[in-house]
Amino acid sequence: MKEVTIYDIARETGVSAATVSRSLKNNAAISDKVKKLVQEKAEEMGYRTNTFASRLRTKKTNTIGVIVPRLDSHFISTVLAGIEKIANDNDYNLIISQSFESAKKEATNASTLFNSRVDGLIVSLASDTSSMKHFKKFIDKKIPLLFFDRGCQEFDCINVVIDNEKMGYEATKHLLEKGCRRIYHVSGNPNRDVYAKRLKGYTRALNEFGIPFDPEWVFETKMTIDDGINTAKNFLSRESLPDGVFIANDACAAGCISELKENGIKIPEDIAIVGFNNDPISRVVEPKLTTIHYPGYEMGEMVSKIMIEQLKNEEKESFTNCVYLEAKLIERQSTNK
Amino acid sequence: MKEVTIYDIARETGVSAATVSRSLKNNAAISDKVKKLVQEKAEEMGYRTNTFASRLRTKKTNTIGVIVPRLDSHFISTVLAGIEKIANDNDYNLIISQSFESAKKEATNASTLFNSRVDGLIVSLASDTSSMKHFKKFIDKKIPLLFFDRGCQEFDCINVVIDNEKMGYEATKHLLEKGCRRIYHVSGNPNRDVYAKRLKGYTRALNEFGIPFDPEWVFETKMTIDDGINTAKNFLSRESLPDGVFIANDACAAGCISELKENGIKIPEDIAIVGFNNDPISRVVEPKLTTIHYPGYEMGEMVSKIMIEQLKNEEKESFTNCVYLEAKLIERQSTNK
DNA sequence: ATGAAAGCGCTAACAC
DNA sequence: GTGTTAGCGCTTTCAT
Repeated sequence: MKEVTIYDIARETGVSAATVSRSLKNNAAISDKVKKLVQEKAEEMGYRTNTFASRLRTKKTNTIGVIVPRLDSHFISTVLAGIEKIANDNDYNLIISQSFESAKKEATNASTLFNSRVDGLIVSLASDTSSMKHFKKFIDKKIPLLFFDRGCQEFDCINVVIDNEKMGYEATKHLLEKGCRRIYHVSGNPNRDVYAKRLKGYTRALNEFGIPFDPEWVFETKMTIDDGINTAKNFLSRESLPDGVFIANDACAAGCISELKENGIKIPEDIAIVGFNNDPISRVVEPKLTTIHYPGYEMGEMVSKIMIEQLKNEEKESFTNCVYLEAKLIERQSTNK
Repeated sequence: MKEVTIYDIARETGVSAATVSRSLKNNAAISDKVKKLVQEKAEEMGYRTNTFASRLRTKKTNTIGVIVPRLDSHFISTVLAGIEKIANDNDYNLIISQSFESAKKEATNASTLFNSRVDGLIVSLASDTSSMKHFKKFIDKKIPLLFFDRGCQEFDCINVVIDNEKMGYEATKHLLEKGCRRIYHVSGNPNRDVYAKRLKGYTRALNEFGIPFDPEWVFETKMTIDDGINTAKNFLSRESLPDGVFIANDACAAGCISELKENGIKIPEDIAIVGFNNDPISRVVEPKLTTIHYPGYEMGEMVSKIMIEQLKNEEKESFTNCVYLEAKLIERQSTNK
């Protein structure tokens, strides 16, 4: 099982190893004749580049590390699809790892990726991450660090996000315009600015309509389908029900709707609901869910593009800190009253 | 931005590079005193292994390649979550790429991964892959090749799957037992044995109940939500409707249910429906979807475990060709009549 | 228990 | 346009 090396090709073709190397890289200095000869021979002999030798030499790994909270989320996998597409088109490999929403696992993953010498790192933060010190070494070594969705303002690095404050505001305003006045908000860990900002937008919209913020109306959950079900139960256990709910993700909203309906609540007549993400689930719940379209695939492509751009620029350019992608409200039956 | 090497540590500690290397690998031959000294110095100097030098030397990449049809599918991302978990626990990296359901892209990805010298390759086939020749080189080089879900019988390699024929049979039999007699089947490309086998199970169940197979009752689609909607429209355009439908994935089933309901069809009274996968979507459609629980995460873990086992065994053991995981029918309202 | 030395396969500076 | 040469940083055999 001996591997073919450039020396083997050199021997067979009668040129030097350097010429073989250049030919395989399509170096302009080599004559077409030799190039063709070498390339054909390489093909014939079943040669494949030893990327380790090459990387040892050039000190470029052509690898981008990715840390996401979890892989089994529609949103995340859509973003990853976009990242992978662009990375692949540019001959970059991805090493993908999941933090399982744990800051500790995130730190371990960051170390592992640091030690694998990824050329760059793309992160969406775990829900309970508070200290960013596990990313410090990337900054120190000037390894491009990029956040998407759940970002980080601590370092001078790019965040690719949507305007969560604005979308939280729009979601809530939409409910207000539909006549809702007692609007609950179901969200995730407020450590994550995505949730903090959606909450801020929610509060701003309420204030604009003269409704004071009531912390009793805000529910912090882990945003799963089951959390949606449990939150609905929580609603039902209270003295009075809301007439509208803004839920910061569609899966959770779907669970909530399902449980409310089982208890005889009519959606949207009794309670109107707005979700977030435009997950496929939002199109099949009954009634179909009004939601915020989150451009996941485009976000992935954008993240990947910016990363590769940074990787190509030897000198680190100064980028604006936040890149905003356009999100928009999609009105469906769950608020049609 | 110079990297610290073992030579730097050797210089600082006054031992040789070889001793440093051994110490960092916890080699038993080195005295605890020296080991401790070296390890502390390494930490202090911010040393990190140069995996490329190491891999160049040892010819092990500690990397497993993965090719999946797409990343943005609940099922796939669940399996990947399982694969990543086990791989990570065993210090293996993953290079994940998507074929976008195209045999051509799959072949390109396979080549890329081959050239990156992955230690092993895990694949779930694209829907239109027919020739397996792009995997031949892995076989030739005795690089462990493993398929999951959408497998391949062409080579002597392991497939981690569920018993699709059986589950297709059970799904259909469930409908028959509920009194359905005119049962349609919506499926994917029959080139993929998952779909071929579900169809086979469907046919067997029908036969058992004395119902002849009618090709008019079988619909080949790409299995998306929109395909579900279109297939429902197709049903409605025909002279008579089915009284039961077995749909080979939940997203497609959800789309189908949604469209049927919009046209006044009652589920399950008029048409009972069984899906496949136990996707979260199956719990929030109305009525909740009877489906086949597909153990995605466990499948991922199993795939990863077997791969790592093969990687550890120097001599290739003979494995049974197919590893079956237990799937089971989950009865919900969509067949409750 | 530790060190010396060779070499994994490639690239790039330099020479011609 | 092509060859020579010197490493990249690590592991490992052999020697002591």
